[in-house]
Amino acid sequence: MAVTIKDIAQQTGKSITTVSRALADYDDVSPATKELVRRVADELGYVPNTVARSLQKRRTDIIGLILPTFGPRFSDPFFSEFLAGVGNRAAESGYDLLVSTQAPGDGELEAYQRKVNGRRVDGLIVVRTRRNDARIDYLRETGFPFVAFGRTEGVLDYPLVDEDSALGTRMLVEHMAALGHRQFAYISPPAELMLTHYRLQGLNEGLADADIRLDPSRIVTSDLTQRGGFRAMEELLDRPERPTAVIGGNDLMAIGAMSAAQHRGLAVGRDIAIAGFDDIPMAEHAHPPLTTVHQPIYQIGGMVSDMLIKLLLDEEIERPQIVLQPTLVVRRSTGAEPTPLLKHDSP
Amino acid sequence: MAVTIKDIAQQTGKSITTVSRALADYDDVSPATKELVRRVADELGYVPNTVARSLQKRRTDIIGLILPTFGPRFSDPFFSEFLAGVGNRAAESGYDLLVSTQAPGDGELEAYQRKVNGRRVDGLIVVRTRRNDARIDYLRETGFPFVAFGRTEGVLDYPLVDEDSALGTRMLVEHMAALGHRQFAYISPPAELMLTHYRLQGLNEGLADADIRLDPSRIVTSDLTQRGGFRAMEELLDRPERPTAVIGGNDLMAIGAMSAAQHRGLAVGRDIAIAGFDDIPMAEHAHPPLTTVHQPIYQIGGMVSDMLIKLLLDEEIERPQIVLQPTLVVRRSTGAEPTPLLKHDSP
DNA sequence: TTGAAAGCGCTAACAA
DNA sequence: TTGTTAGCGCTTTCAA
Repeated sequence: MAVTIKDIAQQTGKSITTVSRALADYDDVSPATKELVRRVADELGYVPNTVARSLQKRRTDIIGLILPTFGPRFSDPFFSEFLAGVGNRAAESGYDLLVSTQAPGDGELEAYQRKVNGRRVDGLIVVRTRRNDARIDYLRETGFPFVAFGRTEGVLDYPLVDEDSALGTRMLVEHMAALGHRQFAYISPPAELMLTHYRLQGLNEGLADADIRLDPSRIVTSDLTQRGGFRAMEELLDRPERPTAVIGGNDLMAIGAMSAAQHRGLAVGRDIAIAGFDDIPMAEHAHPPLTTVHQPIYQIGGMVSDMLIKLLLDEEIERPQIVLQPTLVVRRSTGAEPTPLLKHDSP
Repeated sequence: MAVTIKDIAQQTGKSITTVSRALADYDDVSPATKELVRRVADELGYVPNTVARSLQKRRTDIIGLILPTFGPRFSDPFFSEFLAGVGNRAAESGYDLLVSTQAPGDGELEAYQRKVNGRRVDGLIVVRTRRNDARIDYLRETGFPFVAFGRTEGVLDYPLVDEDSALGTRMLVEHMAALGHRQFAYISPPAELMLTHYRLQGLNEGLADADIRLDPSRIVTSDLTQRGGFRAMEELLDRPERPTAVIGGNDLMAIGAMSAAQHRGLAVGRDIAIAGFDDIPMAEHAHPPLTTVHQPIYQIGGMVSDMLIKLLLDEEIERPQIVLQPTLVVRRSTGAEPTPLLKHDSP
């Protein structure tokens, strides 16, 4: 069916070894032979079998990314942006991207093992790091190349990119406190995530700086989805004492929270201030536009991809642990004067 | 390094053949041997090398998708949704998804050849079909398994899913005409795309039904991006006679058009009506929410994925050519009473 | 019920 | 400069 190196060998009367080396442009093949081989290869429409090559070279030129989905969360806009950054950067270096999904919990580690031991990919990108992350422990133990988006607890001796969530959340609190708010509430991501830890830390620091006390019951945990944010907000609004400033642990939850508030007839930005985190594309187009903390998601994907490829090529990584400074983006949802429209990094 | 079938053979004292068959649960291996082999495999943490298996089986269990990107358009929300549908459905059947990007034009066909002849994937999904689509011609010639999202001109003898763009656009025109609009404008996608053809056809049919004449200069072609929509709208508004009803060939362009109108101080939904096509998640959250034609993007991805997998497994495909009926979603951007909030198919 | 042997398409040590 | 040989890890005839 498909043309193999063997066909070229027969056509040219050379051995398959010579053909292989001619195509790979080795020095020890005569120019005449190279010419001949290349011409015939072209004529026959030869394309190397990547699987055979991979088996021999122990290299697939594929990088893998396993999305820790709960249900069909593949389409989380955050990950879309991230994937875009990873994929485009990988493509530039001739790498393909293998994407799969696997819910955390049982079977997750096996999924990683299959990728690693199955040699399906050359390296992995780990996202949504957890405080104690078995995936990272496993990869570190086996020495398999990987780069993480996010820190973990313990020793950070592996390559990673992260943003300074604590700082970002602190900025949000500062911003809202400066607008006169004292009654805060926080919709927190799941506790096991490392980003939850940092965002909570930033929240507490910010509140302490502004000398504000936050009742622990005003911290509601949800699941990073719009729907989750909606429910969490309903819960907060059901209570006798309403908060005036609500921070969502990410934009999706904040947008859900806005809906819930609007359902109760509250005008977001006037009756209540709501802010998010991430600055997904939807944040700018939300109704009202959402005050949030901007992360250059697309760029982060590119950086992670870049580091992993460097790792695979045994190139030096200048800064193996990068923590980025976020920026505050003020929009209508907190009722303040919006940040002048900046050209951010959207691709 | 990694545990191979050979290690298990040595440990158990069996031959590699027997081990292979025991693991594959062949009938002609004694229960005792199977037990032994499986136990040892478990103990050693054996994971089959997928590359070696692929080489032998001529099957990778990977389906491929090449995004026809112009620049870093990977993060197009439309494709995010679509990818999500494809990826999740594939994962359910044990397939991984290989995503890469390749701009149309030179090198595009080579990219397909590399995937096909390189046997990197078992099948391909083709998106953004063009009127004369060399990718589809190529795949059809070679007999390589593929499913397309979108029709092409000529014989439709290959498996595909598409939505009825003509009908969708006709519904938009009807809707806006019913609101009293006579001065239409259309921001069209690039001419080579098949969807452009159908949407234009629907536009003309709709206008004819309403007895409205559209000056050809009122049809501006753009590139499916928000920015492109913005520019196209500026161009339309620069002219002495302004349209009162503008249809964007997709939501992103429509959202860009809304910005442009708002920059000129127009209140979208009151001073001018604007509608889009696709119903990406952002449409609902746009400001004002965008009237559009709903396509179940996520589901379509799933259907395409499903058909391809059936093809790979030699299973019957009941309906190899599916054209879906779209629905109109009325929101504020056309100034009418919004469609009551329906639960759509968002994942 | 088991094992020996061949081979998937390619690369790489070694010899000629 | 070229060819012979072995082997990557696995599956699958075929024979025992």
